[in-house]
Amino acid sequence: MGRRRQAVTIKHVAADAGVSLQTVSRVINNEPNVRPEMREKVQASIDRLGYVPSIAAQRMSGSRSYLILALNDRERTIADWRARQGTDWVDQMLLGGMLECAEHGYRLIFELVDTHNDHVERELTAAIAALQPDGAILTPPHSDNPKILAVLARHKVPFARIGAQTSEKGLPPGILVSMDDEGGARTATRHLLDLGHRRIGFISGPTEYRLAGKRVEGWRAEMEAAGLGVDGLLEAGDFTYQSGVRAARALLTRPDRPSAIIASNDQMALATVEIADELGLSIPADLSLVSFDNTPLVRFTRPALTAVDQPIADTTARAVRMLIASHRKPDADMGPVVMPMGFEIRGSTAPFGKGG
Amino acid sequence: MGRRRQAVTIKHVAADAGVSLQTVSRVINNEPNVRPEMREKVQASIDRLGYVPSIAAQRMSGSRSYLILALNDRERTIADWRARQGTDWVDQMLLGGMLECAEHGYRLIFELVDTHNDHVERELTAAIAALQPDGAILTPPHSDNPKILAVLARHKVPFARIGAQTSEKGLPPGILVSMDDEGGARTATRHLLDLGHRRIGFISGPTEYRLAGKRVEGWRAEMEAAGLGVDGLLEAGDFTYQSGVRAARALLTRPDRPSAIIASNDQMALATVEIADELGLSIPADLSLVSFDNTPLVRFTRPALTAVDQPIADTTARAVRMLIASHRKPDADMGPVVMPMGFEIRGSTAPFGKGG
DNA sequence: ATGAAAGCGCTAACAT
DNA sequence: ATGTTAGCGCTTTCAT
Repeated sequence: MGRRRQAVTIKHVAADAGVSLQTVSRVINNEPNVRPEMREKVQASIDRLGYVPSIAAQRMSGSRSYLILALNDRERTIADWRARQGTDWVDQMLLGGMLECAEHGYRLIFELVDTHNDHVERELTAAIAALQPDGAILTPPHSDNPKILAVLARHKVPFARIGAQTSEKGLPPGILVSMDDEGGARTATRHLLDLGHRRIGFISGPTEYRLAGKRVEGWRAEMEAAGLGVDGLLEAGDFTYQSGVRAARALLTRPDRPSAIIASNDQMALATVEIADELGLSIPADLSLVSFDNTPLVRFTRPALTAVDQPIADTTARAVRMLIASHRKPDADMGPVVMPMGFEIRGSTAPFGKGG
Repeated sequence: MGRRRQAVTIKHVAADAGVSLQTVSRVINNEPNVRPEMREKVQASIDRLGYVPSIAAQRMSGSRSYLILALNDRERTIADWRARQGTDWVDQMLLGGMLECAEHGYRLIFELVDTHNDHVERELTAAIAALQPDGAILTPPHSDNPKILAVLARHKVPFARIGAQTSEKGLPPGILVSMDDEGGARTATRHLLDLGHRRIGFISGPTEYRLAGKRVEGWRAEMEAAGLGVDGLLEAGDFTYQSGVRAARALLTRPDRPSAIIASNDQMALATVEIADELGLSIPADLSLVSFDNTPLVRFTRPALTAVDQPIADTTARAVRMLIASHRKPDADMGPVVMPMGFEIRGSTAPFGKGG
């Protein structure tokens, strides 16, 4: 091997430009107190020598590491990867997060952490000690995990919480970025109401995920606004296909079965497709169906599913941007940001009564 | 913010254990010349204080960075992400690569690099200077890009090339890890021969990807071994859906059309499904179809497609392992490794003559 | 087998 | 506006 040294260091640049290390450093970091002509001269040397600062050295000297940690749930992520069904969440996070990081000279480091595990703290502390990240992005369900928040706070790592619920007392709230789950559910419900549906069933997600509750609220609010009750129209799922099967069967075997169903995620929507098929109900003639998330899956059913679209990439990019900005101005207003959901109308929704 | 310092450093451990920094360092790095009892005492302090070395400091002092770069094609990767059809390649790389890295205390850093671009060298040099990675994993088509190989060689970054073709003269060959494209094609062909098919068409990939050629070779070899000709059975595609449409139409509108087709990737296989449908050919009754890659897509067609399965996760994990091992023993034999392909039989293949 | 000293590349703090 | 000094946490010499 032979120990690899930095090919071009700040010293080379300083010598080449005939200035001190400090001046070069100031130019690199866009700091004030450098005359424009100096700045240009130094920049010319940097360009000519192809100098790029070592982030290890930058970090060592007490500055930034230019590393941002993206924390995801280990168990679920690995399960998704192994299932090989197209892991939309991760892909979209990388798309939004990596590209935004790159634009600011940062890198996103994808890190898996166990939620339901005693050594979350140990794992996370190790990652922080090893990498010294400038920030962390938390995804559900980590966003609301007090242990994780506490570790980050203790190590003074700024964090952004995607889809987080509330501020934990005694802990800094972090940067809050959410997707508009309630709004998404409202849009879906209104779409179905506009199509003439009156009995609109809803399959909810697990209470562990706060966004699941928000989706229920949106649906309920819109139903009530339309003067409709929701009795017998809500079934609890837990985001798994199996739970969707159970919930869909419960809804669709009722004597007063709904003419439309909103499922809180794609897996449960696919389960609903299966049960509808099993019961001889045709989609969308006998049953309109709206899904949540809009992962790749829903485009490959026949008909393709109308779905609420989660703007994961945009949300992650926004979180990255705010994290980096907060580093510059720690006191800037980091009030909660809510990203609007999209809505893709496909073939699984149709006017009420046109078929069944 | 306030400059964040390492919470627990090697100094704390040394003080706690009552030894010198050096001894602690030796324990951390599993080096010789430490008495077992010393080692234990130090390890106890490490555990108690929860000490984890800073990779920035380790890197600064001329040791490893514990970072491995995974280089992927920017354009294609971003296009896949945006298309939102389930980016299997990236997911599987992360699954195999990240987990393997984690096991050895390394991290995988996912990096996008333009292939068709003048500043590949600049981009890559910058990444190397910034991160000082201990190794890099190249995926097609980067694996055969001489510019990239040259930059890595120049900076003495060891690299593993997935699915690479040949050693470039004057450049170190790197660690070669391939998937058995020829074997996969042979398996697929044999499967169809066993089902009684005699005219088996093949849609190839672009010559830029060397694996495309390998797949053609496997098919051709197996056909010839069965005493069958391949005239009029080979059509060139380029891995895009559109090229698959063209190729499939060319094959299926011949008077002596094949009773089975092998497509070199999933997109082209889906295109073949569409054309078969358009021509009123039922799958698998009138046409058997085998796909390559086994991305999520092929499970959502009706019928689901029989497919050759690329072991991307295993291959990446293997590359990581060899890269790390080579660091320990630079002279170890890094002969080419070929990972076997899988084969998933689904509903798109059936015995010849049972329907059409 | 252990320890002490020097230095990696960079920036914060302090001159000038 | 610029330069000098000290030190970040660790590993590599080089002693002992």
